[in-house]
Amino acid sequence: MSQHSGSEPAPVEERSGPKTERGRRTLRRLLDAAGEEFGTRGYHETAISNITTRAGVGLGTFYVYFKSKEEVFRALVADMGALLRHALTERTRDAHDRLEAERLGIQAYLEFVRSHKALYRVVMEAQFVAPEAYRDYYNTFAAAYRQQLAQAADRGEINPGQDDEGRVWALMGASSFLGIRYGSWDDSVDSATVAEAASDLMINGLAPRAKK
Amino acid sequence: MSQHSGSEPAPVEERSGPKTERGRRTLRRLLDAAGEEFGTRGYHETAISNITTRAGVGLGTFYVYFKSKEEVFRALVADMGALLRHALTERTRDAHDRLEAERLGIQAYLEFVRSHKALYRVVMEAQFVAPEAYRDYYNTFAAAYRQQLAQAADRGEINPGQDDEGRVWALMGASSFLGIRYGSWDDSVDSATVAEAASDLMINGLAPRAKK
DNA sequence: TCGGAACCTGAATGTTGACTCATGTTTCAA
DNA sequence: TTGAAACATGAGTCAACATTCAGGTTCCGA
Repeated sequence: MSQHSGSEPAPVEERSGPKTERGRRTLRRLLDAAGEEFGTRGYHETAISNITTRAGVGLGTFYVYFKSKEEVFRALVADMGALLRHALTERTRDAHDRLEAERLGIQAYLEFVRSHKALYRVVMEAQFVAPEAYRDYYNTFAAAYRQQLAQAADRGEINPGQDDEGRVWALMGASSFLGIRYGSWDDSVDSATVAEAASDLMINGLAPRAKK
Repeated sequence: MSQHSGSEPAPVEERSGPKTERGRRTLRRLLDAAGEEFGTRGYHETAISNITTRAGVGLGTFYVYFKSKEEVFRALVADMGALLRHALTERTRDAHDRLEAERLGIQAYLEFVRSHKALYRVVMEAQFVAPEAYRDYYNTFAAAYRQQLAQAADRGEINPGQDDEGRVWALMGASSFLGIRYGSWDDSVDSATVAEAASDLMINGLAPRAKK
């Protein structure tokens, strides 16, 4: 887990955002509040009024900034993707090779989930609320990850494998579930320890060690 | 991916099921219809009337068999868990060792998802609709899986590892995501091929092969 | 042939909550 | 100073269900 992508395509952003400072502040408040509410109560349990109340603005204000409930949700998913990719790139930047990057990536991912519990839940719920956003999220991720693997294979840091797409999805799945288990459900276990054990599996596999 | 569990605890089943044949048939129809509707439209998009219409019964009939919308949903999740565990046990029964069982398990899992698309979606949505049911589902799964790994390690078929809980979640995650990618989204790729590539990763890891 | 258990039904009820809109208030350039 | 663009507001509208209920219908043992 860890890669980088180029510039975001900026998907039909708000028809030219807020014009004034006040507007930008309100927008940010709404986004933050929405992330928090969606993340803790879930999409369907969250009422627009929950969001506006938390943001400290009137109900109607919401519709000044968003066309619909789903629109904020999608915006949050996209935000989250960019944020996560950025965090992972940072944290794996100074790995000496891909194997080390994998370990660092898993750890960084776990810590990211722990420190963004709410937003992370939003991404997962996107699978049902905004499937296209969800697919974009993972496809973008997968594409970058695939490239990392290909380059690492060229450098001889990992074995070439038969199917990078498959490997990438398996790896993303592993991290994702570790994120659920050790990030969302139980964050009492040391992240470095989990990452160490998990990356050992990812790197060396289940097979018995050759006798030395 | 693959394991077995003992007897299901039968969670507070319908207060003594239907008494007559007619009743049992209606119940089954409702369950099937609910699985299909929840699986294709999703929990929130599904109205009870969708279910009863598909089942070919009156709206009120639903409440003869279930206390609420959520109750059917939970019943479906539990059903699915038992069904999947059973399928995996069957399909990995004649593996010669755990490594082979892993490959067979991944393949069986993929095929299971492909042939139960709707129900599979229900399980995933349970994460948000009925979190306890979802946790039960995976914890039950993980417990059995962990045991398989421990036994295999004793037999020397896999390396002992540092943390079986972590390994199990990583493995479940890998299969789960492969299920999404190659089961739900795109089932044109041969399942044996995917399983082959994925199990190679799970078994041998990313590290470069030792020179021969 | 009868009575009651089991099962079936769909109109009516009540709630919830997304979204609209008519009416302010604030900001700022001219 | 002023007017219009930008921003803010919350009461009211409206459609969508989940669930209830009062009253059938079917089945079966005695």
